[in-house]
Amino acid sequence: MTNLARPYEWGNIPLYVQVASSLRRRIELEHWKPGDKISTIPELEKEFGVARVTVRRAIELLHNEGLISRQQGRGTFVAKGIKKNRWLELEVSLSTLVKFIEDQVPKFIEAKEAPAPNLGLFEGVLDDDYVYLKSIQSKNREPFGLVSVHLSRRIYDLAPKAFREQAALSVISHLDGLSIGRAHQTLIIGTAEVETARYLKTAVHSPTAEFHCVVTDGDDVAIYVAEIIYRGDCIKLDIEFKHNLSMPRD
Amino acid sequence: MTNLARPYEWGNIPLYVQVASSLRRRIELEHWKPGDKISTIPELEKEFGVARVTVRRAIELLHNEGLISRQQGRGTFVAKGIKKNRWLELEVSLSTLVKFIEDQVPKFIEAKEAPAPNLGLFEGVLDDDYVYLKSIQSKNREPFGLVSVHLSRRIYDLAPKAFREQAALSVISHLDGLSIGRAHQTLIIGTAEVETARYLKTAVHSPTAEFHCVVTDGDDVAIYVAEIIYRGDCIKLDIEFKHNLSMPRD
DNA sequence: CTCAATTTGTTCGTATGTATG
DNA sequence: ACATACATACGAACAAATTGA
Repeated sequence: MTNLARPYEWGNIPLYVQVASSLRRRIELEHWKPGDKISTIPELEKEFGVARVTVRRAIELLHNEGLISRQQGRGTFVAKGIKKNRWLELEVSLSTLVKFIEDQVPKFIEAKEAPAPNLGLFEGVLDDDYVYLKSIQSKNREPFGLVSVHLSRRIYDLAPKAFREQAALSVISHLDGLSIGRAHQTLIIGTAEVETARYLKTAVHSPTAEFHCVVTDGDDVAIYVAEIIYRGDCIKLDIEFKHNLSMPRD
Repeated sequence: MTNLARPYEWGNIPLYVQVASSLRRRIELEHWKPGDKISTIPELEKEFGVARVTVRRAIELLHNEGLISRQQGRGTFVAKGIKKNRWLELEVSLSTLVKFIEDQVPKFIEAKEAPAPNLGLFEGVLDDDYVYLKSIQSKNREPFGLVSVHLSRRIYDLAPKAFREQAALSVISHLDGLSIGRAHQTLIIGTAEVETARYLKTAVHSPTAEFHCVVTDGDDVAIYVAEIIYRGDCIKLDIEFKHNLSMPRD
């Protein structure tokens, strides 16, 4: 009657990694705050239903990450100098999104092969030809986003140099005489593949936020089709509702 | 010069699980469509830089999930009858959110201990006393959301029976003479802990979407404070931007 | 100061899983 | 399918540091 998956029964992820994740999470969510003493090893043994060695390996992982400190005879404590995750506040209006993006300096990387741009229903029609741009967004030298953009070649040719130096959305917003039809974005949650994980300097399998963003011109032709993969641990979405709670009946 | 992490270098997840994830993803994103022949084992060996047995174990995982079929001498193919993930379209306006929630039948579970409700900045002030309600949201008998609600006891006492049978937000919206101040929601991405994973019938460590939702009354007192954890693989957020792309300069 | 309880650190033996060639 | 090497997990026992009675 253990609480945890038997080894490799549930997604085949090592037990001590699972335990470490649970503990890491409690620290990140401040269930245990810096300086706090966390549960003792025997307590964790019982709680997770695993052997002592397994708990110790989990704790060792967190120790190597600098999240905790250990003292024989006293206990295990949350480290004090841990830097809080500063969230990227993603805005829900497009102009603030552009503003947010303008602060970032994209580092362009060479793209191997361009997959065909993928449009959903009601997201416009494809243009004749696209330029494929791939870049990494960073903050404090820490990469947090992997961007793959399909940019209509018509648009690209209007300012090829700018598009190779700045974020495409930002350039588009500054182009004169370009009419924007609609802008639509969807978010799904995924996990980092090997290549993605390498670019974002995160673990394979760690959660990600994947944005699919489409901007069309006045004729409903998709001029900007982007896939942006953000590290899950630096994304926070704020939604302020209008006060219309009182009349959902009609 | 392998493409993959050496065993346990990167997050300590078994190689064949990593390979399987990559392949699963290609199928989910329709890089390989149902009926398609996927890369041969020698090709995958080379691409990921792993041994033959490792590739075969990855493929075996997917086979057990019913995602692929194998034929000796022909190749490996994406299974035809795979059911697509039907997304929960989460709306960004509150009344449609309530409408969405009203379709769901919550199954209440008994809560062990109530953690103190957690308010962020600008999310109002705490009421004197709260009732703690915990429930599971399901669709087609598949659980997808784990809800923990702190409900102001003042509000709860207005319709205790309803609050024990229906979703709290829905009940609130139908209460007469209750003025709503603000409603605010934030979304972060996390991973499923042991208990959460059990309720949502998903793997420990699988990605989740965690909503923190606060509704205040006219006096800025928080009457509804909820933590909702959704399975990551059934959440999709749609954001339609207003056409205001042209003037982010000022 | 000593003793006992608590808590982390270390080690052994064994069984099974993972990965290579 | 086989041989090899290493990683994961269990249970149990013992050692060392800290704390408070």
